[in-house]
Amino acid sequence: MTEAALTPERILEAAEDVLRRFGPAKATVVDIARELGVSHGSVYRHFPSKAALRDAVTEGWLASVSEPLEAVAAEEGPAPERLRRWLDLLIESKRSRALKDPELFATYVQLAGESREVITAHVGTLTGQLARIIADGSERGEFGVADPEAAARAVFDATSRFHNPVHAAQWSDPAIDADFEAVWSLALAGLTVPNRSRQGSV
Amino acid sequence: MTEAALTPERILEAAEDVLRRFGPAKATVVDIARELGVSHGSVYRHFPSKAALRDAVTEGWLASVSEPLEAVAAEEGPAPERLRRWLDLLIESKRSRALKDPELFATYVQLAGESREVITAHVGTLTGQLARIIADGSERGEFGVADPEAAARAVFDATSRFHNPVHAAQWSDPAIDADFEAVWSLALAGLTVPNRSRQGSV
DNA sequence: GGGCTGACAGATGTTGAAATCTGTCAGTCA
DNA sequence: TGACTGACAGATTTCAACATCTGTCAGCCC
Repeated sequence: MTEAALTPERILEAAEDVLRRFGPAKATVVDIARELGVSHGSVYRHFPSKAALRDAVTEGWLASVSEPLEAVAAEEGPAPERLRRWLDLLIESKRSRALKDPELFATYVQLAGESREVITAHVGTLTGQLARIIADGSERGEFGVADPEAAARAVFDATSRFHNPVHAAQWSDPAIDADFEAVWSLALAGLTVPNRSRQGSV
Repeated sequence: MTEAALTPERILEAAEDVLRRFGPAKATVVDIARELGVSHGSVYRHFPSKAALRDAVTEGWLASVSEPLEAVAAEEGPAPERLRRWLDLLIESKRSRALKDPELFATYVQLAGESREVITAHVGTLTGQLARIIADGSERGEFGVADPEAAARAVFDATSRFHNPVHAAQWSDPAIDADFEAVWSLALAGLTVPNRSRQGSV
């Protein structure tokens, strides 16, 4: 059917396609193989299991979230503004995906939910970016934070209602923006507090 | 079978019992009626629908969460300590229920998930308690918060990873306590910041 | 010879007929 | 007379036979 060599990349593309069309419950390895015009046994030469293939798809999706954020984390300029832009982009990115194609979003959320390790790595990437912004802000004297890693985790957790897909059903609540502003105010004030050693202390 | 009069209270007790034994998926109105030794039609004289009965059970469960917290909210003494005790009690209350009897916890979480209005009221109760603690702290000069309602909602949202049941699967993560301390530090610092008008501003 | 096939075993999912459930109400009986 | 029953219609759930899927591997071509 197709003459190009069978590669992990082509399999991944086909897998995304089949997942998009059939959803995570119905998408089978046989479907993916059919899409590629090969037997399903061939898929298993490139991925050891269906779970590994799904993990790879999930990683690709999460990378499409974290890569644009990396650009914001790497920017120059005042840390508070960068932090706000980073959070806005994260939240807007999740929200627009959830609204634009709820089924596809649900598909990816389900996939991610089944690959806890992949999520852990993704959260690590995101909090790493946050930590860099916050550490930068501390060096610039804009934030008064002793432990940027802990503060990054705190900001990430504190804002989870607005970016964690388990809360997606509430993102259409009309109060959601006001609620975010309240959390943002609280977090910004908490980071900004001048010359006092906190953060990371028990 | 039983000679006492059939009251909403007795039906509620029986419903809790049946839910505990069979779970939300298997518990039927017929089971509840059998437990009471009456026909299932009789149950419908006291509750208009199965959903209403489930809502009533859910309300009882949520009240058993919010009532002990009310006591803490009403205490005298420094607001930061009271706030911390309130959060500790909320989190410990949820966590111990989830650990002690995960099936029953899952039952109630599912019931609650199906009565969004009941949840909204419960969250309103809780943020109301928080707002009183925070307003009190502001009057005492311990907090510098212009809008206690917004700050209460912010604290509630910021800590949701530690008390919202949708995150229950992560409560056994060994880092969860450290993560809470980080959020607590951030929030406390955000509330404590002296003489500056924030909170509620965009 | 090495990427690929296709048949296979055991696990998982589908399907539709039968059973059960929800909510109603005319009628019972205390 | 009014709390309660029990039979009923339509909706939902169960269950077991059947179909499909995952993962493997001996063997086939290119």
